[in-house]
Amino acid sequence: MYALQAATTQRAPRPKFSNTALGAIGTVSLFERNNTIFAEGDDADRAYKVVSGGVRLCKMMPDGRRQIAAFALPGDYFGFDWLGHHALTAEALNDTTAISYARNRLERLGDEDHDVRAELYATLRHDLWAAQNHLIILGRQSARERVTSFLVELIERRKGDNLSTIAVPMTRRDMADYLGLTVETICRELSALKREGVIAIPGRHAVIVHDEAALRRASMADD
Amino acid sequence: MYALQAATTQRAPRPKFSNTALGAIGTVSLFERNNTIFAEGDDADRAYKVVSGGVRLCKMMPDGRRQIAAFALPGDYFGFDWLGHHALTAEALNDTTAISYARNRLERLGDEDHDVRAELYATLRHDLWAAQNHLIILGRQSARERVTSFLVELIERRKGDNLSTIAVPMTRRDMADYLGLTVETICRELSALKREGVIAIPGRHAVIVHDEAALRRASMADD
DNA sequence: GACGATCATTGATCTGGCGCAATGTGTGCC
DNA sequence: GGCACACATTGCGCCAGATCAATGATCGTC
Repeated sequence: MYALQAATTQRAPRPKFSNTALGAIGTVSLFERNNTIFAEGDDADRAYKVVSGGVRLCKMMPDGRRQIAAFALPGDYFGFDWLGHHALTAEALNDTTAISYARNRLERLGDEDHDVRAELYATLRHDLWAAQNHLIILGRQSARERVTSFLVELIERRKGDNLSTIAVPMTRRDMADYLGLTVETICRELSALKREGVIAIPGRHAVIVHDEAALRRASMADD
Repeated sequence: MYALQAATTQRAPRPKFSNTALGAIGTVSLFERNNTIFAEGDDADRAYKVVSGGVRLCKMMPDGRRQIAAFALPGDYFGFDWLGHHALTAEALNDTTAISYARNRLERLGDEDHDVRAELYATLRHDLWAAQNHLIILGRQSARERVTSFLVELIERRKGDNLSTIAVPMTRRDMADYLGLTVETICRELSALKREGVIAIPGRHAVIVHDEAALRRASMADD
């Protein structure tokens, strides 16, 4: 209790389904930019894995306010949080390819195959972990902290390459609705980070990180 | 898309473990008010079910800011989000009795017993559902909406009895840290609701609901 | 390759909720 | 049963971020 040493931030690994077991039952689907893949309340008969592109998972309020719960990027699974009906709406950020799995076949496979079961469980656990991290951002962080947290998240979700240029497949509005801010505040914070030399913004859908340490410091990611 | 009819709010039922299978492996534990049951980062060797009292599940930032992810009330399970280590800190709201289950025994049981497995899965799914609902509150709702949403949540989690008096086992600070507000704002909103005749406040740990319809209207719970 | 539309950026002003401070109110403990 | 302490409430000024408004950049498309 005395030594509040930096608790090793437990990072939940993104689950990887065994290709062997699941590969056979998936079918490829294509979605155009801004198309709805499924809506909140829809019968949850399919789940998906992003191959290319990206997906926003969100909830809408009757008056149009929107909260994005997560972004699914290549390699990520979504739509597995079934309970008969989807709890979130899924929309393509841009033209997106995904593999879709029929729910009944997934469930059957889960009953038979211990590995598949473990990975379904891991997917759910990862989503819960992500949502809990999101709660502290929305509930207790400043605009600066939110934006830098988000950029750090993009850095860490970036696959393989170690380039300082990170892809930003979503719009400013999407970022705002993910972080509980407005579009204007997102712009102002990004501009401020640019002015301070922490990042550069070569275009709408990319950010170059010049000072990752400063970014992480500003994000207070080290809880 | 035209008819934005009120999407039937999908309510995730709180899971009930089959008493037969789990009853045998649980042991009773007692925790005093404000005692830590487990801390974020602790080895997740046990999970719990609240019998009486209540528990807050929270994350802390190094500077002391706190976000409560959930409250576990009698009948609720917590500490099942394992991945080797607990992602949240669990503290007793007041003197609390809980049944605790050893992780290795739970896992073994889950492998053997289909019903137990389904219920472990349902617990995780319920927690994810709750976290996603929490996100829209923290990201997009006003103080008034947050406080009324919280009271509606307490109404709906209240077991059995249909009394208009609802128990509030947590402090104003706990409410604030759950809703992403300050203690003062909680007080002000509760006072305003009292002034408007929607509720009465007979004591620190109770609220009498005079106009539940108005409360629900103010909470925008009907997304 | 110019038009229209959407998205992004910046400035000016406004405000909901915060921070601070002072005062009430239980509530547990000796 | 009275004292001390933690919790709750209310007032007041302030500020981070929202809102409103105008301009600039980018992109698809005919």
